[in-house]
Amino acid sequence: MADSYDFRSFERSWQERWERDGIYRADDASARPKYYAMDMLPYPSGDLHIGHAKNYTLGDAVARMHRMMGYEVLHPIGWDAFGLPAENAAIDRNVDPAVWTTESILKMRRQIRLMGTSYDWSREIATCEPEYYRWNQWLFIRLYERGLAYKREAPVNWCPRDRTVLANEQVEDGRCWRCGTLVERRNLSQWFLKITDYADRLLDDLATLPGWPERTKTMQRNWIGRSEGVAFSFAVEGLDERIEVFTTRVDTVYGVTFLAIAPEHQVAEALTAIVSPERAAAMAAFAASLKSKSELERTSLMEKEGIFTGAYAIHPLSHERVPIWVTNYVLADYGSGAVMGVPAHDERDYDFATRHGLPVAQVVVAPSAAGTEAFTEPYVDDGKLIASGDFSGMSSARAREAIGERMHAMDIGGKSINYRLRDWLISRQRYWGTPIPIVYCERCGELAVPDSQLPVILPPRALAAGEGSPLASIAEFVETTCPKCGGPARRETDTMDTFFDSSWYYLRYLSPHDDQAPWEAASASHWMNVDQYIGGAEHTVLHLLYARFFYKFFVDRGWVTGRDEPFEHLFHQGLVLRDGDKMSKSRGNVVGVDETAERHGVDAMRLFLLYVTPPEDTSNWTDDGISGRVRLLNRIWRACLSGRHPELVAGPRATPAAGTAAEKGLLRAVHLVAKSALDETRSHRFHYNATIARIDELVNAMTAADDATRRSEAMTYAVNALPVLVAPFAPHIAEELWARMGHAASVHLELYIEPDESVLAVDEITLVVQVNGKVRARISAPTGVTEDVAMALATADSNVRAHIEGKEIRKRVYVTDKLLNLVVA
RNA sequence: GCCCAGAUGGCGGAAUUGGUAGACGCGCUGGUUUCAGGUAUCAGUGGUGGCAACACCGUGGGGGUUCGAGUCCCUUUCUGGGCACCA
Repeated sequence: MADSYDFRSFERSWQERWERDGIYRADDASARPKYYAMDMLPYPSGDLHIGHAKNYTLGDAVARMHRMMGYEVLHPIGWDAFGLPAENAAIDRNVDPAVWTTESILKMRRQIRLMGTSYDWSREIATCEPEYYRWNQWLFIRLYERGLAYKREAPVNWCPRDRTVLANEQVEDGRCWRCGTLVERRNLSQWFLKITDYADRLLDDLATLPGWPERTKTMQRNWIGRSEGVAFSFAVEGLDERIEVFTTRVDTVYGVTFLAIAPEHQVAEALTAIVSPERAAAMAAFAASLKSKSELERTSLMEKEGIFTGAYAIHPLSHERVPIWVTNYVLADYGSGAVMGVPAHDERDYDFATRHGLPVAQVVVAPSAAGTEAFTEPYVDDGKLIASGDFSGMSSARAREAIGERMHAMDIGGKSINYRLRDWLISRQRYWGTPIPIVYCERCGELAVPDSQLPVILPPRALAAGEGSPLASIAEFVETTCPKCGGPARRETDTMDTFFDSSWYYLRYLSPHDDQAPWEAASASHWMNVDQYIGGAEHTVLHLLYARFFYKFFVDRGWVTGRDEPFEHLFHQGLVLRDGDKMSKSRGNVVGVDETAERHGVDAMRLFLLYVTPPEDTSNWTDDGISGRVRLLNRIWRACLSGRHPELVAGPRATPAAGTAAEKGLLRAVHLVAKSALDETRSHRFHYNATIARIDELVNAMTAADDATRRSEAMTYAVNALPVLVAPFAPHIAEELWARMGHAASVHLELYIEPDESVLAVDEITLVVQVNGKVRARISAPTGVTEDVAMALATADSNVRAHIEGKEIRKRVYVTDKLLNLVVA
């Protein structure tokens, strides 16, 4: 007598059994082809919500599918454990961030295990452990040795609330990405990584990543923002300095009516010496008024302001005098911090010029223009040059070449490329992160900590609510000896941006306990690159760009062999909403994993998350929705153990021959599930919602079978196939049923069913008969009927006859096994 | 403002290269079973008309290509996401 489906009686015990038997452990020495399936490592916030669950369920299904497809799968997990939330929570509660983090990890680890995920826990890592972050330091020193890590004073983004600097990528809409506070500009001496050295490769190699979503690649391209143009310089009247400008539109150079420079431009200061004291004072006041503004106020929200310096530059081609203005709309840190003002052909210059009464000189007209049209608005397209000296009459494209060459010949400029991408600012004035392994010696200067002295241990519990690096207040940490001369020295007190940690963690999984190197070269060459990476879209220009940069550096050093892209296929899963709203603690509408698992079971939760929506879409959690999946699990249970199959023994793995049409239909339903699952996996679409719908259909067919079919070999086959088909999505019920059928080994070690075309084929099709494109009949016919036979069948149908009666058939369209369309008039 | 993605029943969503629109599920309606059943079971369920057979309409709106359009082209509206003085 079969009992009813009771997930509580077996879900937990199977999880323990899998862990004990180590069936998900990845074997470095396996002869099977490797598959590296990785989920973005979670930040240990302490509570797993259904959004995490969606991500891990998808990643787990992908990993399990590949295991059952015969791959040796590496599916690791770890903790992105450094960072501000832990530090802030720790300050609020007056506990050690390490303690808070450890507790959070404990809670989340339990919940992730509870989901029946097939992670290889023997490779678990946490980035806050010295065994991990010592390699951050080691890698930093390697970058430092190559000049790719450097310290310099620069205007940087400062979050006054988090009291630390931020990378450009961490400023969204002029606000801190974490707390939303308006970001300020400050001049500080900070550590940078020279990601700009890799700008071209980071841009160009996106073309080698067909497995990445197009929008992600587009966003990275925009972020890198490569633009090609000409850089050239203007002489300044009465000053032995030149002002360099960058432009993509050198063809408009004869339209320059002013020069616009950023207030921070070094020439601005030099000019104060040659202009009147009143002008110099005005410039200083203007610069000061901008300095107090946030970056957001300074850019998109403000009108274009500026003041005339009183000085003039000399146009290098026309030799005319051009007034120099200090403006708020020129960015100090893009290009050269100075812009040639061409109001006739640039919207921004036009705005500025009309506001400040500067002249407008038109030098490009539409190719079809007579040249006599009145000027009404800036003409920003390419066209034909006028009033441009020798270059008049040329097309914009030709003029760009010719003028660039002329400038090059005059030795005042030439072709140039600019990037929007800036170097990555990694210093943080916070405690809970990796100490930057640098010491400052009074005699020897700035030095890297020798490898033998790594790790530089983060001292326990140094929390400070004030400004500046918390580590600076710990004398035992700061005071050290110089590794070179042995004299007194001070340690760097900034810590690293946690995105440093996550830029290479996928390599640490390969040899997580290695204390000689961050990873073993042989393991890296075997497992890399990551075949499938799954995680949220919010990291598009942060983590995913930094990781690519690091990996290219590693490949350049020869530390990993092969391709210099770390992630072959990338998948962004969508969010989970609750009844259309974002889940949040303040709303009180968070769906927890614990409650859901307790109430409906883990398998039901997993099936629901995979089934509601294609994985990349936003899914909506409703309490009703999951009941359909609970019902399916009940039906699967009964379809296998209903007592209609008295002998629950391991059945045939080979597809039996089908007798009746019903038996054939059953076998076909089995193979349709397999086909869907494999297609979705191999195409990297992962629309398992469609696969699960096929499982519904299979179970419907099994349940609806008549007595004869029920006793057939086809049914025995279907009963034995069902746990295998379901295993990647609902692993617990699959294992329980499999065991009850008498199989000794885990269902998760089985190979997936390979669909067979002959089983999928149907004998009979529904022939659609259309008259003038409208369906008039659906006729059952054997596969492969000829057009003549189809025609005979169609004309025998009374409804079709009624529509063609007395009319001439002008055209006939026949699609074999699909449709016949009769065009009548 | 610019770039990208999308819009299909009451709801979530299916639909190889253009070829049966609405698979599968939720919800709903009615029946069965049960002392009972928020997890049983059977049937129905895009709209309008009709007892029915059927007919007409129908994939955000408008236009086009085609024997045939959710799918391709043009245009437009709305929604979501990204970028936003980058010279």
